[in-house]
Amino acid sequence: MNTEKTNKQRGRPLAFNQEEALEKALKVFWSRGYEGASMAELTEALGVNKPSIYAVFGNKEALFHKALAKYLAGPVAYVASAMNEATARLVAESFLTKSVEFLTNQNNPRGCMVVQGALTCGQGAALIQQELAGYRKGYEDALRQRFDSAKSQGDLPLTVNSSDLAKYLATVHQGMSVQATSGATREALMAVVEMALRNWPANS
Amino acid sequence: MNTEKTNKQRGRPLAFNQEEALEKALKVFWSRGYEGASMAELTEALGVNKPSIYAVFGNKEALFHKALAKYLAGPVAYVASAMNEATARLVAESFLTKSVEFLTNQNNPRGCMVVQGALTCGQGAALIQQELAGYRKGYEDALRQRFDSAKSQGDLPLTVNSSDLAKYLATVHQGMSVQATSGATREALMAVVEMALRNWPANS
DNA sequence: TTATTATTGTACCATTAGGTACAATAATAA
DNA sequence: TTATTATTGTACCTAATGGTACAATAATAA
Repeated sequence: MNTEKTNKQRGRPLAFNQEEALEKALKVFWSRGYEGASMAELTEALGVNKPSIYAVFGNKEALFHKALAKYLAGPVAYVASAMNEATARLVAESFLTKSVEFLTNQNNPRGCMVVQGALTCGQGAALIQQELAGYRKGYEDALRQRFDSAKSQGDLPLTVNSSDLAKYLATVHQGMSVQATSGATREALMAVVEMALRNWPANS
Repeated sequence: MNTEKTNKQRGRPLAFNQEEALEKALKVFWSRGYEGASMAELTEALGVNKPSIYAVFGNKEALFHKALAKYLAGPVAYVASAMNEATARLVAESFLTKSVEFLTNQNNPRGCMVVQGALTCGQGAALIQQELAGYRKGYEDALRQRFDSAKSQGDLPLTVNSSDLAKYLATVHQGMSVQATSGATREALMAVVEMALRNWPANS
């Protein structure tokens, strides 16, 4: 395998673009889940034969991890950027609103890969299942921390439980992912967000 | 195959209890999903060899459907009973509260089988995926209808959009299922329910 | 040129998947 | 008893799974 990025390499050159191939693999894993995506379907989607995939990416699990990394660094960056909003309320609003836009983006598979990549699975995928659950916990924790600092900044009532609020928003996000996967429209989910945020804790 | 329920049958008697076997199969499908559950694991769990399973239940898909029917008729009956509460607000409260009790019941696999049975899957399970999505839509529709009649009874402001409210509650339910699957506690989810219902539309 | 390096496509491998043939067995009916 | 019926356990089947051996090929270095 060649990991250099220069275009003057020693042997026969790669006949495909790694990043494009990874993008295609991502969409297969995203829509089918880790176990639902077969190597046959992946090779078909990538337009690359199996030995080349294995030479470049390792194996199915490594391919999944590289696709997942691309997912987390790319489409899902909105989660991190939402944390930078000025107030806790704006953080929540940005998080949920951008979630809806993302979850119902027609150019992507429906739903969130971190939710549906391996919600249930056979024994063999237990580690991937745990890993994805860890990422879910990750953004919930990020929300909690953001709300903690919002409280110390007087931006959120001290009576509010940051963990509960973060879990509530993560729950709505994950529920909307399930909804999007089964075909809910952007408009319908925007109405859900509106309802979910209607009860924002008053600052008095 | 013998479908009679009398205990004076012609041939060799069944060596296992069908309902108990179905209960065990249900728990495997519930925790692993349709595709994640292998016939090997199912036979192991049931303590029954494959030819007997096939003779009595048909095939894997038929076994899943019979287990699903048992799930819908049994553990999940709380959904239907919630619709009978006196007011729309009580319906929502009962639906979400009983959901939490159910989703975190230590005697059951975590989460809701209708959510996680086949959220994503290979091509071969597409019909089961659609079927489960249909059941999700089913209880959302039931909530919507209940809210429609609540509006006509003056129990809910006419300005409320029943579809949006029903979808909001279904979304929270499905999100809590994901949370429960990844280990959220009953207490944490009860706090989520409390937040989710805090913004109930005022009747003025 | 020639040697070296690395990727390609074909054809294959072992394992597991869901599913079944069949003789043995255990019950009832005649 | 004997025949009939239906389930059992063993041992197997075919197809699909993830993964690979290997010769052919296409590039660079000497």
